[in-house]
Amino acid sequence: MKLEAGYRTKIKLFIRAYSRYSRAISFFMLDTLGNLERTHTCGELRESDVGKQVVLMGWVAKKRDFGVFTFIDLRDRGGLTQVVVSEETAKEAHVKAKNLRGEFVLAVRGEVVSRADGTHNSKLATGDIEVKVGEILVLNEAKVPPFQLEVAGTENLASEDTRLKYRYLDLRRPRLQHNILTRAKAVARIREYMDERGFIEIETPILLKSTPEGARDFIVPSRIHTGKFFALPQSPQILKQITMIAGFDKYYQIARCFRDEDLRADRQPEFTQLDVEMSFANAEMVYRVMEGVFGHVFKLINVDLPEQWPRMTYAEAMRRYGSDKPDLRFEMELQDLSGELTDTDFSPFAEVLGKGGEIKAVVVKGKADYSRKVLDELQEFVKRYGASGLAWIKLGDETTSSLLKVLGLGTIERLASTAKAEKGDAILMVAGKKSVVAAALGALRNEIGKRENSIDRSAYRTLIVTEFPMFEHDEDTDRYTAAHHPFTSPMDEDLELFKQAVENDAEHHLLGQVRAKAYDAVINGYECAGGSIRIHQKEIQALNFKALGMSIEKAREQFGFFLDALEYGTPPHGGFAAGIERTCMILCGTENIRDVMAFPKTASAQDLMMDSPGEIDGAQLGELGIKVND
RNA sequence: GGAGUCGUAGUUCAGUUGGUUAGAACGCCAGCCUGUCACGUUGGAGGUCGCGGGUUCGAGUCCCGUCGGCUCCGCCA
Repeated sequence: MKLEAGYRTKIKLFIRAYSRYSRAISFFMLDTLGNLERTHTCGELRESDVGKQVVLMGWVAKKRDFGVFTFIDLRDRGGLTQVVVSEETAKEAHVKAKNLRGEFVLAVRGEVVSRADGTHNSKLATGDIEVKVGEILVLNEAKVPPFQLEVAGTENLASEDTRLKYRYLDLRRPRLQHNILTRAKAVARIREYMDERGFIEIETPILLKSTPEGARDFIVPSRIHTGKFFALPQSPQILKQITMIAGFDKYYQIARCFRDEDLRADRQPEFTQLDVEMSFANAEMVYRVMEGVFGHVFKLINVDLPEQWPRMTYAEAMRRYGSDKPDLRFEMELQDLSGELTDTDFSPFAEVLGKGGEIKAVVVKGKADYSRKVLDELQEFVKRYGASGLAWIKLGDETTSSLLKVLGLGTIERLASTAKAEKGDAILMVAGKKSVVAAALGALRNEIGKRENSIDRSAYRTLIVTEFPMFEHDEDTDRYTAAHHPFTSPMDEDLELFKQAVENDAEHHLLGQVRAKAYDAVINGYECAGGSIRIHQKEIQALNFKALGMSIEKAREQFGFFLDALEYGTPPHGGFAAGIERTCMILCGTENIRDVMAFPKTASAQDLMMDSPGEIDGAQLGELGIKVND
């Protein structure tokens, strides 16, 4: 037994050594490119090119060996072309072809020939022709890839961590090539549009100063100023406003932004924004630029967005859809049942209404046959958003409901009618605090839209959401924080209310009612852009800092330079920032931000290819005066 | 910080109530093959069942912990 095992090991070692040897041999057999130039990409040859002598270069996508001749699917970013190598007509090339493997890099020289009847491939853009090869140059070989690039469909793709580790291989897949290309084109169109309309591209620093509000900063230590730190921009907000004070009038930038927060399917720690600011602009003027630039970009995928997008106030969006970024590709609006239940003696509902909460519902068309299992799943779903439960009514052959015993059939039927439900429908109800009801039902609406396939995948529904609240109430600290950012202007109509709330402590809670000149651009349920008209007068800015509980001294410490700048003739101004990745996700029809970034990070904010973040040298730390705790 | 889910061959997955030597497909290696394009065909190699502990006569399977991927909540002015 032992002897045999030892023998096997020896054989294995021999084979390993031999294969290394033969690899070394084959290295010396590689061809050189020399002065050879390619004449076409692998995606462009057609019937009309038949007879041409061509040179293609690319990667071996697939090899099909038939003994006396061999087919190779050659791939580059242009597409795929079938090349044929015959032993009879190209002896040397044929020997080389037999030894090829996936992802070897080739140059092939040959003649474009029409395919014989019955051998055309309609799945391939180049499927009417093939290249009859006279010469093959093996420009480089490739190890066997750790996963298969060419698989039918996307179901059998290797797991994402494997693909992220070998991102350069994953990026060779036509799908990702297409996405990255689309992104490049989208950015090019953005520059084209902004440039034509007189916007000036201005770069702002990446090394900034940390500010306490907002997202967590990424921090960069300063070597020259030991113990001091730069922060990477969460967005170039203040700097773009300063370009307005500096008189540039119309600014834009394709700006990289950094936020040290947890990731999501549509959120990465670094991402790119189209950042825009305009002087002497009102909100409508900003909307027109948003509509225009998105319209221009969506022509890339042959979609005509409306010239003027529908407008909806934040309050209306929350009331009707439970979301400030409603997906308008399907209906299913929230129905308010609070009115029907004001006099209910069912204590959970009475209690909710007594505390100023509400009871709302969504109607799921034709789903009176929802099973107990599905309803349980949906209940678990809404609980994630803080809902205490999910009540249901099913208008089947008979009307059933989780509330039948406590409310009685009469009330149930009245609720169904108020909710505008019809026979065959299911009604799903959530009771609770307004914010919880909106969050739970808003999310449930999207979930059911997906589940029931009621989203029109070919539709692109746009919306501008206006009149966002100026402040958000933080329940833990009982403080008001800026809903957008601390330079956002209140609405003119709410200015008096704002002053009153700031100046009288007793009326501080009125801050919750102040609306801002803040807005979002929404496409298909994604917040693609957001912005505001800014405060340009120092008195209002001072009021705002006070509202946020920030002393003048503190504000000066944080934003002194900006407050100074505001005092030197600041024009009224406003703007927006659009998420490049989210926009490209919609353009590319993907729900994952990693599909539109060349080198994304994992959900735990790591780069699996370069294995970042990494540790640094003790000496490097010493130079920066930094000590890392264990 | 919390929840869900997944982790078995290079890859995608199957693996029954805990029970003999852990399977399939693709890929890989070696042949054969004159029209394939998911080529076909013959043969072959390939496994730390993520990792660590525990229960048990016996663990891929059960329990605890841990690491990693993905998704969600919190977070993201």
